[in-house]
Amino acid sequence: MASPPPSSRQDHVFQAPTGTRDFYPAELNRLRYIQDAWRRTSISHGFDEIDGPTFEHLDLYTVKSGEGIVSELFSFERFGGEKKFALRPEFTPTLARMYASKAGSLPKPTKWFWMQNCFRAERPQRGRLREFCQWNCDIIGDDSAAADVEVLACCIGMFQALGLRSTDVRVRVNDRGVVAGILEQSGVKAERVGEALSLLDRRAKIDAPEFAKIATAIGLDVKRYDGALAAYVDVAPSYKRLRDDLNSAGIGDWVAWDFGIVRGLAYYTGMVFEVHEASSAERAIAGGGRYDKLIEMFGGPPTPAVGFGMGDVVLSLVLQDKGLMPSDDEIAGRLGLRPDVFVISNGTPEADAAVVPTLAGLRREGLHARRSYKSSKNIGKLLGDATKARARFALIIESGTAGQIKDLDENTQVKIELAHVAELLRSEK
RNA sequence: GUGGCUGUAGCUCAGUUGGUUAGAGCACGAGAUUGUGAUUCUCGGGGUCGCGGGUUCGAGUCCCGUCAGCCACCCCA
Repeated sequence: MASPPPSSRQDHVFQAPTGTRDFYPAELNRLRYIQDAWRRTSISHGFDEIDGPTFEHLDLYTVKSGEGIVSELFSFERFGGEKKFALRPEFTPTLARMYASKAGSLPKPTKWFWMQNCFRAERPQRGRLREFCQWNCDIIGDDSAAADVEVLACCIGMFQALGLRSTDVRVRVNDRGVVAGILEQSGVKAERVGEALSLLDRRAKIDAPEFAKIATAIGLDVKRYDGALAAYVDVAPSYKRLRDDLNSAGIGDWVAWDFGIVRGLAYYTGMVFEVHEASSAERAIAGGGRYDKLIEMFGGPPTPAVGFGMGDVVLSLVLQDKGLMPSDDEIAGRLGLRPDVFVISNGTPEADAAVVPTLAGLRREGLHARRSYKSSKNIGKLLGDATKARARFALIIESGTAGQIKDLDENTQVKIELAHVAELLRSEK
């Protein structure tokens, strides 16, 4: 049964749902600023943008993550329908599905990126919301270490584009295959390696006695494991190879090997990485790795893949922490949102009448033209409006045919025929 | 799912042991000052004090509940 409206009077205050955000112009521009860096970086690194549905069949998500995931999803069914759906909590299942269904005709490697919103039914807290924007970059069909490095290079290239330096964030890399090998040398049977990896992932969070207790139960000799790691770091071929490749890509000083990085997900098979603010000030900025079995899990041919995901929420916090989020004016400028011209009248009847046709003419020329909606004839106040609109020029109309064009950045002003304004402005763009 | 803190105008806040019609600054709008991004001045719109109960002659203020926000735990694809 549908419930009745709250009241016939308008006494109900509508609020945005928990964990969602309203983006007013300034906030949306800040998101666009980040998305702009994501998109530019992806494209310059050779990735093609893709997109899929905002919601999928529920079982697409339970295939990979199990039934336990359902409580973290926004799921629903159509009225009278039988199928269950869920808003996407991530993009990887959709990507795997999309790749699997056209695998035969796609090039190897296929390099795709994606940046849209995701939904997770979690309790919001710092750095985590119920709706957020995520950026994914994936290389599918290439099992080489070079592909791993290419993905890392794209991620790091984005940080550079936003003004972050190698001292601001730490990219910590590990290899699950290496760790699994050492675990087996340290007494863990092959079928319990997954459990052991999960334990290692939690190592920093639980206290030493509890860690030791679980380790013993799994058969892990912690002393041997730690010793083997220490010995391994200096000689590991995968480590050296990665180091060399990162150095030749010019990003060697961004990355550090860290055996503690395992990632909670079961499906990672090789290289894994996480990015944190250098002093661990926020939660993880990004994470990713190699997932060579996932495509076949979604019905495709056996296909190696490597990629990462990054959300806008933590990244924004880190940029703010570091003072790297530009001012609203600067962002508007970089996004190309500054009006080319702000049209005002000097208050005479002929000039007033010329405002609308002048605006229309400038817009027909493809220019970004704005006006004041104030009723004041005070030129100072109208110029104040032009400044607030961040306009590049102000056009003060003085008659039906002429006026003054003022460069608001340089504070210079010249007379001009209205017929020549568009030409001048185009030459200044 | 569990716990802590906080809710007064769009924003930042004031509001006396509970006592008239809830205030200020900023922002927004109108106007004055003979037409240049400033300053100053005048005026204005905007709140059922998050919401709902309770105590009281009387609640923004005290009590209970609830909702929301923030933060932490769980989890983190």
